[in-house]
Amino acid sequence: MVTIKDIAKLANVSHTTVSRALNNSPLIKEPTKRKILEIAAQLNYTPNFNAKSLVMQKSHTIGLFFTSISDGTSASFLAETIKGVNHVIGQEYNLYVRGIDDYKEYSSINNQRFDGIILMSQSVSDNPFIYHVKQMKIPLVVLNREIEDDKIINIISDDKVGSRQAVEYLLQQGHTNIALIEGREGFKSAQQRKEGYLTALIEENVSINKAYSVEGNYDMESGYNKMEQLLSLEKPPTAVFCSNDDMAIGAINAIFASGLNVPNDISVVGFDDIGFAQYTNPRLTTVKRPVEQISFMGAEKILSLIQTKNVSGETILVNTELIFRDSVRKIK
Amino acid sequence: MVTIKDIAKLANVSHTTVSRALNNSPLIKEPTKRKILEIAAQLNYTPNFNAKSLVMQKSHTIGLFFTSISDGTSASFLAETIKGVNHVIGQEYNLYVRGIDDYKEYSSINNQRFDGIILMSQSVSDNPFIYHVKQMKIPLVVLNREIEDDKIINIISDDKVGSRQAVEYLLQQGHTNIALIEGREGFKSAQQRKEGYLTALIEENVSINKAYSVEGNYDMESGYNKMEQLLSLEKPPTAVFCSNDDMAIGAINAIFASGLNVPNDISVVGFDDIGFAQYTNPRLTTVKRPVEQISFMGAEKILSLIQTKNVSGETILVNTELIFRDSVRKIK
DNA sequence: ATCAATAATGTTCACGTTAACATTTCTAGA
DNA sequence: TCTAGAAATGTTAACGTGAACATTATTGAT
Repeated sequence: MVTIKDIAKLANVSHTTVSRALNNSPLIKEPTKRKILEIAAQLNYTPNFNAKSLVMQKSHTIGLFFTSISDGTSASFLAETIKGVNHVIGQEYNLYVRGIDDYKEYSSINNQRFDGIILMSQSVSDNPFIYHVKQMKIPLVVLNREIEDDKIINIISDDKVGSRQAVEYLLQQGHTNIALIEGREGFKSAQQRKEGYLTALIEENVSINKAYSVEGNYDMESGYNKMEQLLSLEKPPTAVFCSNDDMAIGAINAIFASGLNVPNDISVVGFDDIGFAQYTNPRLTTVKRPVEQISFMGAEKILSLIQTKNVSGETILVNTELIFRDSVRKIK
Repeated sequence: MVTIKDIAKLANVSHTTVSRALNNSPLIKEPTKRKILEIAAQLNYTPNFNAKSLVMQKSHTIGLFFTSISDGTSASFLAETIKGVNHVIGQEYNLYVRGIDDYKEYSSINNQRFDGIILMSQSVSDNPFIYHVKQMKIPLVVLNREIEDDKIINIISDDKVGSRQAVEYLLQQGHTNIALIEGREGFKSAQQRKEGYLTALIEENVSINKAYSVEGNYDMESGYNKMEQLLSLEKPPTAVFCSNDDMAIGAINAIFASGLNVPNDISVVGFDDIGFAQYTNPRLTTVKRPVEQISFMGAEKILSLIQTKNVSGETILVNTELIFRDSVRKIK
């Protein structure tokens, strides 16, 4: 492997001069700089990031963490997030992707290894991780879940408002028997979406039927099973608000399997607006959550947090948007 | 940050002794070792991986590369792959995820930065990358696309056989006017699946209609558009084999949008068996490709390749499997 | 031409770790 | 008790880079 010392010898200068030239220091004369750059290119020199990191106390690594990679994180969610982050961080930084549940203890998560951490947080169970990262003084951005800590940069979509709008829309279409398939237990998003659902019902003075709230876990199968459960009720709902699109898809399947039709017999609304939502049958009415935008902003924030340490904590709300498609029918 | 020298001072030994103790060297007496380990735990010591990497000429990093993260790689494919790899590599290694198309030149991809590279290869356009990695002598495993180089470990599913079986099945069901929606141009998988399609037709002496082969690009939208094109033909096909599930879903939508039915009017078969395939309407008959298994095996291979350098190149074929669901109808 | 100021480059050290080699301490056999 | 040899630990250097400080070269005003 060629080092700056090799270049130094060939250029007849000291290795420090080479270092400065490569880092485009104004201290080095133009001709010298050119010569060094040329030799470096010729030798196919690439800097040793470990040495660089060691001396500069940086790791050139950004960690992207999820609550879990394999459990409760849908494929599209994972993919969108990675895309969003990747789009922002250049070659200067490497991206490290992991689930928190891969770790038994966090000692290996320190500021030697991570210049900054982006946490796509889904559950309160992430709090010990957040605490650790804070204690380690690693720049941190938390996405997707509201954190009660005004020193942390927090980028979230307002899921409560989003789901409230969705349920209000169902009410406007004449539905009053509206069920809710909840998200994974313990996930903040699940709780928020439920709150939005309840708020909408309360504001419109619609009585709340406890049997209409069932607990899913964000995957398609649970959507299917919980919908079956709702259908077996003495008085099944005429509309179902699902806490994410995956479960909505499962629910639609269950409805069709029981011989009923969407939206003629039962209306369905999802949450997320994943890519498939416009290709379901019928096309799924859902609340669009801008995951890629959130990740994008998170990545930008973490970079500025790393570069200039004086970015203060803030909570950024990104709007959701109700997308009208074909899975809801007006009744009465 | 606490270093081994801090521990050394407290333990009243040299830093080398600490280093050895932490690495569980047999040279150190048990009591000494215990004392050092205890102090280390107390101080919450974590090794500096940069220093370690620098002196040991290792990076503790495995690169997971895709042809492109954002283009032609479906969400589920990306997610499954990451899950598969993550499942194998422990905390010893960092996982970096990137698209090759993020790089303009490959100088930063060298054996200082990567102990090994897993390439989920989708296109011949990856070849310069493969060449570079080989030249850099970085241990390499190529997944998903066949490489004509018997020194490289290559794990692939036999897409040709898989798609041939799918088309044979359509033939058995009485279809003869079978269309093909091809995958992204330049992608080896697209080519292989087309070959399987053609082989099945040729073997059964079914004449090949050129208008029945249309070129998609693996996303749902292209499936929709290309299906529309097929439907506008004078004599539309009675069955469509789609080179992946995403396009099959698009195609199904286009068929319904035109007022026709799946499978009553037109049968559809996909490829991949993504999670959604059993929740489409009708449930999608498709060829299951074990992406997670391939990634899993790839990760295991790269680890043994890193640890013991004497693993020889080989090509591992993983079987596909035709999954029978409801999107195909027997005719005549 | 001289000198001071400044520009350009060089020397040496530091980062935290492992490894080669050096030294000290212990053990066992006489 | 002495001593050879092994066991345990210490000293020093090295990895490749950047930074503080030191030195030399250049410039410009007199």
